[in-house]
Amino acid sequence: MEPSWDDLRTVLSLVRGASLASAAEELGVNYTTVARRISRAETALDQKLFDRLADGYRPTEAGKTIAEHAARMEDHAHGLMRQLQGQDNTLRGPLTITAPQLLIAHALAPAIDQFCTAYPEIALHVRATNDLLDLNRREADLAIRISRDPGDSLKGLRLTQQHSASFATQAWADRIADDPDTLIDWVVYAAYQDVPRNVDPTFPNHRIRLTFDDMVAIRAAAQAGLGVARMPLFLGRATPGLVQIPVLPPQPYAEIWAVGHPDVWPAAKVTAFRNILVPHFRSIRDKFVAKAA
Amino acid sequence: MEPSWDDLRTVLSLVRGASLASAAEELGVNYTTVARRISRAETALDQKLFDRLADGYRPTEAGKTIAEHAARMEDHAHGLMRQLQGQDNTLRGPLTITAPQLLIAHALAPAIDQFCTAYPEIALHVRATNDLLDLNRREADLAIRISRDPGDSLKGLRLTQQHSASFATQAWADRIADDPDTLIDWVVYAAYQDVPRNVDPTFPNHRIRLTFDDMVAIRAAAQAGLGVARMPLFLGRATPGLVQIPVLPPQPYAEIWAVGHPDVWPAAKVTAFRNILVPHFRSIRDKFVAKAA
DNA sequence: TCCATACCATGCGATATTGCATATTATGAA
DNA sequence: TTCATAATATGCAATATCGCATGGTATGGA
Repeated sequence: MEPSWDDLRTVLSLVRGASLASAAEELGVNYTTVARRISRAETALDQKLFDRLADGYRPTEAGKTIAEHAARMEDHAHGLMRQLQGQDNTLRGPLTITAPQLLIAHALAPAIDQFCTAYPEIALHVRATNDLLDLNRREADLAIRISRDPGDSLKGLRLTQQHSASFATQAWADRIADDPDTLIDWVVYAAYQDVPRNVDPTFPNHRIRLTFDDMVAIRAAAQAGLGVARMPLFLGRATPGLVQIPVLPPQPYAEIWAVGHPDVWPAAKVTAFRNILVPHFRSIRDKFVAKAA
Repeated sequence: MEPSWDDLRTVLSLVRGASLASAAEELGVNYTTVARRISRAETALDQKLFDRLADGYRPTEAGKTIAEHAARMEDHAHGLMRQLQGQDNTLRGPLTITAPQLLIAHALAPAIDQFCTAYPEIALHVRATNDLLDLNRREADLAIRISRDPGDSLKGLRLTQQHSASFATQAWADRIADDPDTLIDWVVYAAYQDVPRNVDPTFPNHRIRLTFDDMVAIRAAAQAGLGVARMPLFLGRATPGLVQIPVLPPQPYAEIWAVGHPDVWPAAKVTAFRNILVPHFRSIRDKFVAKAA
């Protein structure tokens, strides 16, 4: 007897998740179902695929072998779904996009609104996250990303350039204006761990006061007066309580791209979304870049 | 909604078989089940996968796309099953071998008997056919073939060389002995369509009387006295009513090989079978080759 | 024309699968 | 020790799936 393909897939999920509950969640079934499918596969193959331990299921060699091949099968299943979607020329049904929360809040919302109105039959799902979702696995159909280039083997469309600058409360702005030599507290990304390069030499004294791994937190800290933060123009300008200060002159920041998998790119729904995105970003370009001097 | 992997597999079978009944047979289910799985997949994808015609189901572009990817998934499923089998070091359960009918009847039967006795827990299945079964698709685990080399990307083990010669009834033998110039009727393979090369020039007159596409038929024709046939020594010698005649001197014929897929080759059951096959063929080598002059 | 054949569609009862509720066990922190 | 947590197992009822039987339709040959 050979196990069914769905049972092979279940083995894959269980090897990945290492527990019935985790695999069940991934598959969208009850965890008892996972347990029974595994038993069924073991019976069909007449060999043990997992050791039942107190802290979960640990795959045997045979279980690992199945998982490896099932992962390839899954690749093809994903490729299939992408290709079907790319061929889909209807303007109804589900469409998933992803973008960073802050970009949605300050730049994307009107475009999303316009899209929903224009295509009421499309069920738009927006995943607001800074995580780079896996477009191969169809975690999203189109991603709006802040990065230097589309990367990978993905298709990309540049929506706009943007600049960053320094922002702080009015109190900080006044203090720095009064005394350029004052010690300037910075609130920065943990990833950088240093004061931005290219600060205006007029302001010689800096220190890192706080680091965060999230821009929302940095902005909140700046709003609370904890220091100066470098952020994209669109964000600083739109944040109440923050004003742009001359410590860091406006300078190029990572661009904003729409990226998608080449298979999915030509789909009617994806194209329709891009066709709203492009003029929208053209119309709000001034939010992102400093005026030419 | 995404279709289940088993439903994708069902689409593949239906694209291949072009009718519910054919797909159902391939999958080992009732044909109504196939129809319902297709409907389910179409609902899940919200698009038609087949046109229902009077003479069967014809796939749409989407249906074909699914079939292409599902075929890749199937390749991996086969690869998986082969690999699992290759890792299997038990001596119980199913084992499928294939060999030409005539070879089984005249040379292999004792080895098969010996194997079944030695490994009673192995459920041996013998597919007696001249068709080259697809070892990639696990139509057999080990094949015994008459050919020049294992071919493809398969593993091979040469079991014996063999010779062919000319055989006919005693009446023909007498007639040719009396008059070497007599017109000799040949019964030959359709594929060759000509008298064998290397006939002894002592016998100058030949004609093709009959062609067949099957050795069993050729042998029967020769037994019935319809003419002279070239066949492997082991076959001619074992056929009642036929005697070897000097028209065609013994000469090299295609060798006998055990061939298998490299993945499956190391499996305990397959190895066990080979380990019986090799000494068996060594012990019956005289059936296959002419005595050294 | 008529019949045999090879398809597909659908209703119904049998069966297999699934989810829920509950029981059980090991682990680690208070 | 005791309790909370996170795992796996299992009985039972709901549900989905399946196979069978029946009916319908087009095709091709007698």
